[in-house]
Amino acid sequence: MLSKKTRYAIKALVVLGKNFGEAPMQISKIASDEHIPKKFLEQILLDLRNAGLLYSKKGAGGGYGLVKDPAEIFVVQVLRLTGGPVALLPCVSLNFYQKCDECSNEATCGVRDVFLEVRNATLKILSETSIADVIRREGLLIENTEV
Amino acid sequence: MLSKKTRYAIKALVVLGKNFGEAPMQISKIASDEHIPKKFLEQILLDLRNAGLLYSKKGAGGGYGLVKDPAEIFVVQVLRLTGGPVALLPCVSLNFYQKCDECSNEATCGVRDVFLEVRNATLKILSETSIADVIRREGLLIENTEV
DNA sequence: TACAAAGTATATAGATTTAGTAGACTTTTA
DNA sequence: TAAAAGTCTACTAAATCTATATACTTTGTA
Repeated sequence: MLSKKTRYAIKALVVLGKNFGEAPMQISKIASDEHIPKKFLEQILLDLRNAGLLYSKKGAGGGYGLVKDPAEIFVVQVLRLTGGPVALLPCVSLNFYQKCDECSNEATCGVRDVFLEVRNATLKILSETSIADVIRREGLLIENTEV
Repeated sequence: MLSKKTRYAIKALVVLGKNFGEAPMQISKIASDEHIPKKFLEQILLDLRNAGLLYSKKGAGGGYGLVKDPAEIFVVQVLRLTGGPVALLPCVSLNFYQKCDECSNEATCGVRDVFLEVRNATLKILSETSIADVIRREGLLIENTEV
């Protein structure tokens, strides 16, 4: 399961993606629109800023905005920045690798092999899906709902 | 990430799968072979037994064994029995569904749509892979390692 | 029939992680 | 110069996970 942190981060980036090119958006606006605790969101946005995804502007009229086009930010990046490994086992994680302490031989572990396949499938989707894609899908879903 | 409980459960089923058709196997044997804390494993095997996957025999010469052929036990079942949802978001989980409390409209949520795709990909693999497959893969990996 | 082997059942402790809150500080604009 | 808005660090409360403890029941066999 994704952590709330990761979920909030994705949601915030989607909102900011829709706002791309406009004036920066305030934390409180994002927080209330998306029902995210404001103080928690502050920390998350700060992390995303420190990672270079967002710019920020202090003072009256300040706020946050995307540094890059939403089409160039991929969901997998957000997972990784907010600490969520993509893999279901530490021993198949690219960015959060850890040896399974109960496993005697990683190279011949059938369980690992299965979850390697799962990781690859997940990774493919999440590294091909950008924030812009998420926004686009939302549009398609709304169309389908209206019909 | 899968919990240790889930990982231990899969490992134990693989061991019992290799032993299928033979005399029941003792908890302590499985625990020491697979480096799993014995007392913890006891609880896990009990759960799997209560779920109908394992039979048990008390007393001297007792132990645990698979009720069904390892080809008929699928990895996804183990995840679910040991409390690990397959989905990365509660709102796309089939067996552990929960509404995302921050989400205003599930039907048109783009984030949900992406993670629905991820869940489907994961589910496909895990529901097509049996304990027998895990054992088979292990064999293939060993061959490749030896060459 | 008594004893040892082995599983059953429930409770609880300890550690870790997650989620959220608090508060004091800095920068910017009007 | 006051209000708006982000920055930074620390802390706490709750949940979950991992593991251990203890007492009990069943079964085989000497």
